[in-house]
Amino acid sequence: MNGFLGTYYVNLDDKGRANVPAKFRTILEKDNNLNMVVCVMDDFLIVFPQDEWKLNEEKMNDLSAFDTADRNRLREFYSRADECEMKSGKVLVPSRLRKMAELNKEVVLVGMSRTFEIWSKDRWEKANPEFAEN
Amino acid sequence: MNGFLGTYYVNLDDKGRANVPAKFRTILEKDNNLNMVVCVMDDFLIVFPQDEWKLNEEKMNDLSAFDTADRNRLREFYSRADECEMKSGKVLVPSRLRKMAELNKEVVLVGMSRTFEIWSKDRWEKANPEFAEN
DNA sequence: TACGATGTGACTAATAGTGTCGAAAAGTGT
DNA sequence: ACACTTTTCGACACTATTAGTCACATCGTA
Repeated sequence: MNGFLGTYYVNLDDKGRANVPAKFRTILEKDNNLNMVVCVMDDFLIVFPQDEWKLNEEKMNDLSAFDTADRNRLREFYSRADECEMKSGKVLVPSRLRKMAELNKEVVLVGMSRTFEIWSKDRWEKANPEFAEN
Repeated sequence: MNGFLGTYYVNLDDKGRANVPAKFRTILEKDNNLNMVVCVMDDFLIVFPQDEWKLNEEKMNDLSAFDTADRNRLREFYSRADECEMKSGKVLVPSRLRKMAELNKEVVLVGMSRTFEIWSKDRWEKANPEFAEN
């Protein structure tokens, strides 16, 4: 298994849920890794499957919760994150993150091996014109 | 379980209570950890669930009660703290702390993994413009 | 005791999130 | 090209959560 690969155009449903492409779903289900952490990054969202998120979190352990600078870095990390879960083959993108990444109906899922990203179609095609389906 | 994550805009009710978001509530209820210690830190409040507070308190034991500098740090910490409890899904923010952190009606709860913070909306958005909802 | 200020519980309407299903679209094998 | 399977899409009804309000309880003080 090669992790998350490829680019998928999907539509959010009326409640902001994205249908997870079958290949992504298989990867998540394989390890019973249905929980994810979604995090705003620049212009798009990064989705960490639970296990992968834990790895990142461990790297933060050196930071002190009582040092202002460290605390700011921790906050930057945690405040932009939120949990979500794949249910009935779909993930609900938390509404605040949806707004921050300016996701409307049309979004793009981009595989990044151990994580995947969620872009608004507009931003994706602006950044990657070669994908634009005329 | 990933601890407190994400950013929630909530309004204090007429008596200064904040509705605890369902995800935070679940974490607190899981360990029957409905008691908390709230502490003024810089510009905002930090909420320690009881268990987490105990851990921090142990760390403070290293400081000497007979060293003036240590004593000052301890005093700074304890004097700005107060207890509170989640009741009917809400926490009453102690009024003295509310004033110190300049909380009005609109506040922001920010997950920090093992603790969470309470900010006034104004200060939060001043410090983190990217969160400003247009 | 009576009063004001503060804290608590209960309720309701509005909003947000969830499960299910069938039709449409995409992909597969012959 | 055709029939068949899998996947995606969108809609709808249903459940959970949230915001806000009101009535009542408690506490300290005069």
